[in-house]
Amino acid sequence: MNPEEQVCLIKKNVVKIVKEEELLEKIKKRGSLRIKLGVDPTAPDIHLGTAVPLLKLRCFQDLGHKVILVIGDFTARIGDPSGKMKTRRPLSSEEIASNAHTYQEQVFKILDSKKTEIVFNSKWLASLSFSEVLDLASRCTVARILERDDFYKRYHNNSPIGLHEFLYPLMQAYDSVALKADVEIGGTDQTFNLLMGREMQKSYGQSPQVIITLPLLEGTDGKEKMSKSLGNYIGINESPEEMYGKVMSIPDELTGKYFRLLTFLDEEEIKNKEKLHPKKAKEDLAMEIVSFYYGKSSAEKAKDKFNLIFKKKKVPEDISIYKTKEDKIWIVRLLQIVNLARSGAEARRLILQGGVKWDGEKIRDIDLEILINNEHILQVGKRKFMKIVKES
RNA sequence: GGGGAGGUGCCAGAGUGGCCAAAUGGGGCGGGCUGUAAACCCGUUGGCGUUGCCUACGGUGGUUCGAAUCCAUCCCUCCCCA
Repeated sequence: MNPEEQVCLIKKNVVKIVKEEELLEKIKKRGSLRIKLGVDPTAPDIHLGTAVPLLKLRCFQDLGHKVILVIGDFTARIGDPSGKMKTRRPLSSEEIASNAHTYQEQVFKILDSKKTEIVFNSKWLASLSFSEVLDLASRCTVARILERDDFYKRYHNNSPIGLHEFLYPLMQAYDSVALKADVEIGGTDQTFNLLMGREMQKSYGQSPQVIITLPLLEGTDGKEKMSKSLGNYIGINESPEEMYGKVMSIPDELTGKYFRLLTFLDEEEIKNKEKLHPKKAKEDLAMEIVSFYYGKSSAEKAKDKFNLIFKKKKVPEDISIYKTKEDKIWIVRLLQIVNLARSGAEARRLILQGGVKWDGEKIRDIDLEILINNEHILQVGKRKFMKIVKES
């Protein structure tokens, strides 16, 4: 594909490219570029939010470029302050190693392993001497660092900022120097760090990387950026059923954005989807996404199951089974035993609020002693089921 | 080094001797409605076989019939001055 066409494809659904001319120039000059993405091994599981830049990388790979995935094992000791209002807890080296491992296992669901190089930034960062760190730090000013929105806010909110946090952008920038990256991509929240990479490369006499920022994907709550810590994420390792259901739970307004950032449909097809009934559009979206990770037949099954539970309000087939020898048990206790309630008080609450069903019948009495004959279905809320079986 | 302000439930944030298991908002959970786990509305949100008891407002000790609230001390954070 010629360079102009490539840029056109790369540009799709990005927020900003600094600078587009440079990108075109680099492709013309070098043909195959080194595309960098830094990942933080703080949360091990890849979710659809992290999939956004990965899909963009995939696009680069399909155009013949080389992807360098930087696992920030060293920077994880600080934790990226981007968008954070507090200092992060530093991870232990065991946690980092195990997270990085999980990450690598999952990343090739999206990336082409043949065109990917995985590197750990401890390789060059860990051995820097204090004087080298000083030299690096001298290339940036405090004012420049404080310009950053999140630092600025924290500073003016009188909330603490660890001095080491100031070093984070410099370290990430140094990664680009060490790797001689041609392009670095990241979410819009990474803009500052990415730009710092450009400046550092210039300062070290390299040709500055092109930076590409991508939109941040809101999580299932529709408000906050998708992240594991907020619990609004859809993990790419989750079961097809979970994934399908979670996609169905995003606010309707997000359907278009999800299509654009997470599927391979072109703009025209997406526009057509947006004309459909919002429920239908979202079903199609869920199908697209689940099919990408698990294949079409699994996606179909997930869809059927979803409809079974929510549309027809039936009990799904494959639910967990709890076996007991008791023939009589207090309902509050039972809910705790099978983990459908965290405490007796919660179990009572659920019952009083009408959230507990035994064989389809709502239970209202918190003192109820339930009789167990052979097989029963215990249900809490709309989607939590447990099969209770009498063991003889 | 000196002076000042703070640390409250999952989070944010009120409360400044008993009426406080602690206002309010967010989140979570449950219900209703529906087209879905959208949106909206309502309820609920420490534990305990529960008209009562236990544990909890940074840690420890104390004052008091009674402390999130007062005192001492320790830890942590922020601001101003140097």
